[in-house]
Order: sequence, then structure tokens, then C-alpha cells
Amino acid sequence: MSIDFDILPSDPVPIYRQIVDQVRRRVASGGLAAGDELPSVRALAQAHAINPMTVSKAYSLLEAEGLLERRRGMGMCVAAVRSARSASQRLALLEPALQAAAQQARELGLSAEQAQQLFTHCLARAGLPSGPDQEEP
Amino acid sequence: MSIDFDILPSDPVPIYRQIVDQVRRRVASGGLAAGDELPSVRALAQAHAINPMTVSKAYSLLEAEGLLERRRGMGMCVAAVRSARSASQRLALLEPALQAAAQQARELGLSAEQAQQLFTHCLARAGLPSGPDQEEP
Amino acid sequence: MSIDFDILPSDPVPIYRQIVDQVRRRVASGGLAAGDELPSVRALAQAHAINPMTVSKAYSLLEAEGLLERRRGMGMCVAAVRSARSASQRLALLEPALQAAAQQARELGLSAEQAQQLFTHCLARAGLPSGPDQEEP
Amino acid sequence: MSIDFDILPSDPVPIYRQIVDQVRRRVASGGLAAGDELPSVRALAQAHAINPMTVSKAYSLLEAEGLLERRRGMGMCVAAVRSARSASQRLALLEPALQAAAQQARELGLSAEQAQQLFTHCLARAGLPSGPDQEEP
DNA sequence: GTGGTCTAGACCACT
DNA sequence: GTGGTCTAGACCACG
Repeated sequence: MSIDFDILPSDPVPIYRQIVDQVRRRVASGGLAAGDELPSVRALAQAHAINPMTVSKAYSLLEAEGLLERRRGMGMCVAAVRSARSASQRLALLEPALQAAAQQARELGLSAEQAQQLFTHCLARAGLPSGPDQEEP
Repeated sequence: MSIDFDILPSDPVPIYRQIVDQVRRRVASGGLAAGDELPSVRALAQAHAINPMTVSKAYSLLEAEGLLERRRGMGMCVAAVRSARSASQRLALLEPALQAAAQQARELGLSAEQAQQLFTHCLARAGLPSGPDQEEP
Repeated sequence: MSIDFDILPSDPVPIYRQIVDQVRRRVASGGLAAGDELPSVRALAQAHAINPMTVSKAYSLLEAEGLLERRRGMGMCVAAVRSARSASQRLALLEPALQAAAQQARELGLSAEQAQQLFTHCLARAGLPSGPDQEEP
Repeated sequence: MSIDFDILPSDPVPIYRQIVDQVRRRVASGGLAAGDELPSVRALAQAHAINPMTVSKAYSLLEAEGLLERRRGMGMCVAAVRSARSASQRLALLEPALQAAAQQARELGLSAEQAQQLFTHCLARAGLPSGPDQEEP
């Protein structure tokens, strides 16, 4: 399968949102390229034991967003437009999360060094590559 | 006023949760010390144009948590118990946000260096002190 | 009620789409101004004997589009941005329908005069004002 | 080739319907006369990169309607019966599109003059003859 | 096979 | 009161 989602039904963020977010980021990173097929609604629903309507809702939102294209009778694929983005654009997508974390760190009375050190730990645990950059389009 | 909240009604996180989280962090950091008064429900509600019920819900949760104490007729204040926490405890409160950001960075195909650099920028913008630590109790 | 929809369940265009289209046009025309409240999901559903989910779907699409804003616990209202549009922008919204009609007329071997005459008849029947313009923002 | 279709796979109206509608109108106008041959299913499918089943479905509907005739081993042709229609009948086929456009214009708060002017522009761009009528049978 | 639409009902979250 | 989410099942349209 071209993409395997991480779905956590117990997560506070709704399932359909988990799908939407993951597709957005993978398209931005180039992990999903223009023309790539997505798993069918039914297949994805069955694979994660969720309702097809939930998957359909996620796909519909992504289509309205212009990220996915519906090919009638043939499933959905990544739209030609809006495929992989530059590193700076991808960083812009990451910024809100880090901005919120920075504010939390401030409210917690932590120093910048303490927060940076913890983030480095989290990045290592998440298994990010340590090169200066990656797969630049 | 002893504390000024950052309330963003358009934020996806509910208003009452924004209040609760900010009080938690400031108590943990010592920014709010035992005995400090909080703005009254109606004052806080009016200042941010939100529903008094929303503020009341946040305060009630914090009271149930033991962080705030209700003094009849005199508003609420920070409870004596459970005041400032150690640096490691405060770091533990920050970790979830950074963990989520790290996963987003991975899905975006960014390198650890890129993410760290952006976080440093966010920390500087948020105005964190750069010393190795701060106001340790 | 601030707005009354024309819902035709038997129409080939889906119900949720009828709602979306009508809100779009009324916002563009200024019939719905920024800040105006919309009927609640349940109220609209009951008034037209349709499922609340159907209404909710329409509202969600309009919110994703930026036309409506959700005020938590207080229903939805027209967003401040993207309120009434200029006459030329509204004409642009009408153009696709007329473009399609023009192509049909050509394929039907009709003359421009015949098509124009029929359109004039339709406009009169729809009850349009005949002034050179209307409620320019 | 006796007819060249305008097929837009991304159009909301289904492909088979685009074919059916275009044949109907061109037969009504006389652009397709009794006995005229239509492109073969596989030729039309290949020319527009669509599924042969889709073309076949359209042709079958038109055959059931009596507009086309299947000649064994020789493709399809326009049936003798039901060839070109009178101008008033053709206008009746155009009316629904114009009726819908008129309602949209009303909801957009446009004046009749504005809508008529835009329609005139669309007709000119579509290349309609401006004579009072055309090729009346 | 594909996705789309609608229904019905339940439960949750926010104000 | 408000909207959001998810489930279950049915039916349709398209290729």
C-alpha cells in the first residue's frame, strides 16, 4: 500500500482529523507525490476498524482543500497542483506547534536551554534524520 | 491584576481549557505563588468578552484539582499546597507539546537541525530567558 | 428568521449542496451580512424535515471555506471577511451558468437573439429588479 | 469525424451524461442528421482517454431513447425518426439552464440588465450566429 | 470496484 | 441551548 496511516481512536483529536493532517504533511514532504493513489475508503476503514463515513469525510475535506483529486470510479489520488513544498514552506507548517510549545515553556518558567534540550531528546526519539536537510525538491 | 491571560476564542482548544492550562503552568513555575489572588469570574469574563460560565468552569476544575481555593466572598486564590514545582516536573509538563511537534517534523520530512533552529527562533520570540535555569524554588 | 432556504429534496443537486450554494450567493449579494446569525442546525433540519447531519455537513463546508464562523456553543454566523462582494465579482459567480447555457444554445442551433429572448423571459419570471444595478456596497 | 465532443472529466456532470446531452442537442439542431455515423465506442474512448464502458453506456441510453440506431458491425448512426426539431422545441430544451441561471442571478442580487449583458458576452464568445434564426427544417 | 448521499440514533464538548 | 463526532445501514451513481 502506498501509505499507512497512524490512527489512534483514543486520541482526543478526531479520527478524520488525524487522517487529514497526516495526508497534508506527507504531501508537503513529498512522501505522497502528485498522482499517487490513496487507499480506498473501504480499505482504509477496514484496515483500522473505523467507519467508512469517517474516512470519506477526511477525503472529502482534502478534496475541497485541493490536495486530493477524485477520479470517478477509480478512487482518489494526490492532485497535481500543490505537491511537494520547499523546506521553508514545510517549516512554516511546523511553526504553530513550536510557537505554542515556546509559550508553554515560558509560562512554565523554563529556560531556553532546558526547552531546547528536551526538544532534541524528543526529535531523537521520533527518529528524525540528523542531516542538514532532506529530499529537497 | 495578578495575572493576564492569553485567551483566543478562535483557537481550537476550548476557552476553559486555555484558562486551566495557563493557571497550571504559572503555578508550576512560581509565577503564581500560594495566596495570590485571581481575577474574579466576572472581571475575567468581561475583560475577554467571554461567558462567565466558561470562566467559572475553569476555576471549578482548578479548585477540584487543588490548585485554587475558594474564599467565600473574596474570590479565589492559589492554594498553599502544590505550589511551585521542580524543573524536572515542569519539563514533564512541556514534553507532550514537544513530542507532538517532533512527530509533525518527521512527517514533514524535516531534519532535526531544521526543527531545532526553528524552535530556537520561537523561543527567542516568546522572550524566554537564556540562562541555564530560572527561579528554582 | 434571518434566512429562509429553498430546499427541494427531489432536486438532483444534493440537499447539502443546495444549502451551501444559497448561503454563498446570499453572502456575496449582501443578503447575508457579516455577523448575521444562521438558523441552528437542528432548527433548519426540523423546518425542512431533513436530517441534522445534512445541515451540519453544509455548515461545515461553509466554515472550511471561510464564509461562516463557528462560535462555540452559540451557533454559526457569517464571517467578517469575505462579506458582500462587488458587482463584478458577483457577475463572475454567475458566469459559469451562462457560459454553459450559451454552449447548449449553440449546440441546439439557436440564434443569439432567440436565446437572449428566452433568458429575458426567465429573468422576468424569477422576479429580478430591472434597475441598472442594486445595493452596491 | 462527424462529431467532436467536448468531454471534461473534471466536470461535475458525469461523462456519460455529457455525451448523451451533446448528442441530443446536435440531433435536435440538425447538426447531426438522420443517417449520420457516430464515432465508434473505442475510437471515442481513446480520443478522450475515458473508459469504453462509459461511451457504451451513453450510446445505449441514446439507443433506448430512439435517437441512435445500432447497425450490426457498422457502429451507430442517427435514427431516421426524431431528427431535427422545431425552434420552439429546441428552446424548450434550453430553458432549464436559463431558468437556473436566472434564479442564481436573483440570489446574487444582480439586475436583469447585468445578467443579460453577461449572457450576451457569453453567447458571442461561444460563437453563436446572430441572425433571427438558423437552418430551420 | 469506486465514492456520494442521506437517514437514524447515540454520545460528547462547549457556552 | 449550540455544533461535532462516530456508528450503522441503506441506496444511488459512476466507471
